[in-house]
Amino acid sequence: MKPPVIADVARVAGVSVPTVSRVLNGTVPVSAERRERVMAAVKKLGFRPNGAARSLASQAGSMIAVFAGNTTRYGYAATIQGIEEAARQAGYMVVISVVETADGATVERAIDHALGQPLAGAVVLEFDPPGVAALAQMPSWLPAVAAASGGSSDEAISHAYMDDRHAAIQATRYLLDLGHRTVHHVAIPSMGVESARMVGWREALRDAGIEPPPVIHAGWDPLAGYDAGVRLARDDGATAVLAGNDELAIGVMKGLVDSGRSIPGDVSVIGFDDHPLSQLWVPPLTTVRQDFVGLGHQVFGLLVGRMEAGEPRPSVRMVPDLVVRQSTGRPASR
Amino acid sequence: MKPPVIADVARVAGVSVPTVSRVLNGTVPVSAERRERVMAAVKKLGFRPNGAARSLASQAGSMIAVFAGNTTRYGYAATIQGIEEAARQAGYMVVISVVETADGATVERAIDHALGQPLAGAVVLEFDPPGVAALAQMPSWLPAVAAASGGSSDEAISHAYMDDRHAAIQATRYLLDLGHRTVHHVAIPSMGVESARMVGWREALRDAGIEPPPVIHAGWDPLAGYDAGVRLARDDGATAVLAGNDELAIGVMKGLVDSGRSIPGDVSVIGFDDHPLSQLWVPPLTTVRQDFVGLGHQVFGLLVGRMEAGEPRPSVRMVPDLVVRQSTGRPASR
DNA sequence: TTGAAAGCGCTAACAT
DNA sequence: ATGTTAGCGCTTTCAA
Repeated sequence: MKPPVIADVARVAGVSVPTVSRVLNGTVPVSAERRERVMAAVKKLGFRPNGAARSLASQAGSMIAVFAGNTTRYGYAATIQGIEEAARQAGYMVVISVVETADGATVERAIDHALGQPLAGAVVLEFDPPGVAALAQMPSWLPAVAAASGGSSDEAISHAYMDDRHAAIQATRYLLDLGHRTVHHVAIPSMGVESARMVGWREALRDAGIEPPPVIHAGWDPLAGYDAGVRLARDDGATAVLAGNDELAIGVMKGLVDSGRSIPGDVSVIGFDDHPLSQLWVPPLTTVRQDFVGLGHQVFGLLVGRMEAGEPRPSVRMVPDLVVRQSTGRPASR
Repeated sequence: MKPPVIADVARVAGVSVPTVSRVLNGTVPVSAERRERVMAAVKKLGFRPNGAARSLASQAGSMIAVFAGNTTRYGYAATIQGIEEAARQAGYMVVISVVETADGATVERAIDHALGQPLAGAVVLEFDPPGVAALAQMPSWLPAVAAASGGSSDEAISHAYMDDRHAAIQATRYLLDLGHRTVHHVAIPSMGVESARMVGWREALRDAGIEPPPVIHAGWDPLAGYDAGVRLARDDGATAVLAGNDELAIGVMKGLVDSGRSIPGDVSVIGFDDHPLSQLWVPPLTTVRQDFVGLGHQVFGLLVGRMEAGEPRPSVRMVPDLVVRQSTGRPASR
């Protein structure tokens, strides 16, 4: 059986179609008596307005598209959760648009597809190259904002961002202050340019008059961190490591431990994100906590502003903080 | 500036509106020459069809709603990823509908909201009480399927499911065969009835003539697992634990270790899911691997069948397998 | 093969 | 406060 339409409700309630619409939307006053009748008819028929028709007639979208390179990794998933929560509360639905690579055709296909829906706006997760590419190709007529880590590639679009550069500086300095001679960096895949985490790490080292050791590039997979840990274990001078994220840090620690190094006895490790499992690790991981859910809320707020005002809002900066646990300590004196 | 509409394309190409539609949809043959003109106009104007209008006119949805109690936990996120991949390939967009509680009003709000969109179908993640409730309230006219763990509450709807009961039996037997006198169970929140994981665990124990010890109920949070681990450490007879999932297992192990027990020396622990970090734990966690992404693919396949045929398809059973790593061993002889 | 005409279900502008 | 009249942008008859 087919879902009832507004005309059915009007007939059952004995009123005109627009009256039903008015009751449903509450924009224009309707007499209490008719409102009752309409409500009763709606309930009786189990009527739900057709979103497509509504969007078409009102020229207003009811959905927010989220463009993301990934949906399952911790930072991504948590940010999307934040966006979804805020959107739901504001009455929008979230459609997920995964952009697998930064390849032009892939990005265009994803955008094309999403724009086919009645969108009110879009938020792009500018955490990786696909995100950057998607942002670059967003049509100008669609209200869009970005959630970023460490700054945005497109200053014309307002964004909420984690100040990862700042956080990396803090973390690196913390390690240096503990007495470590230098700090190694195991990097997450870069966004085309260098990640803010890497930039901050290098800056802190240079400020301290230390020439940064070569970066160890890893993928997103924790196992890549493991390999990095094994490599690091061969270098006696490596007593401190700043990993690009917690998954990598956990892999690094495991690689180090399997190679006979102890943590934090021989090597100190700091991660990024404060993954839910980080505190349960042995030893509990010192990390830079990032409030991704909050980032999601913030970026949605930006989008609402953009949709209503039409004007780009100033960007929002979020400051991650260092959570000191037991994976860091003074270097062994030799 | 506003996006161009189909009439603009028709004007530029010098053809009628329906002709443009025909070229775009490729349903009816159009002369090569006109097709060229239309394509050129589309490209020139950067035209993209309006999905709302399309859905309204064709009476066909272009989106798949995914109802889930959660989006960030491993099993959920991975299943959603699988659904999204399959849906994208088939030309559908995925809208996420988070159902926070099983409370009637919450579920109804979520469904109402989602049904406002031009949906082609829905898949509900029947992993928890909100999922069960959502499934129960789905309107019959919407093609719907379910992804479940251990069986479905609604046999009228086709579902893809992980045979968790079977897997729990395997895991429990494995522990028993190792020589453990009994196996304790730290449970994830139940779906109203008991989880299949719990049922299987109990069944295996009874089959072996062992009266199941009291279940330790934990939440979803790994920290709840920690508390369970601490409690278990006080019981000298507890030498083997089957945890409801890997996050809980990791918490349990940490609680056990912090209470002075060694793993697998004093206590063996098995988890569920094969979380990406499980293999990196110290010791690497023995667990029941679940192919959630595959589950997502399967359940989407079911939905396609349901949308096309209208007939419910037979359900799909997926068999998780036990991955033996180093968190399990023979009990210490005393 | 193509165009003209008629909706899809709803909201908005215009009357009353 | 309410009904009548027009569309929103597209697909789908129906003729030609």
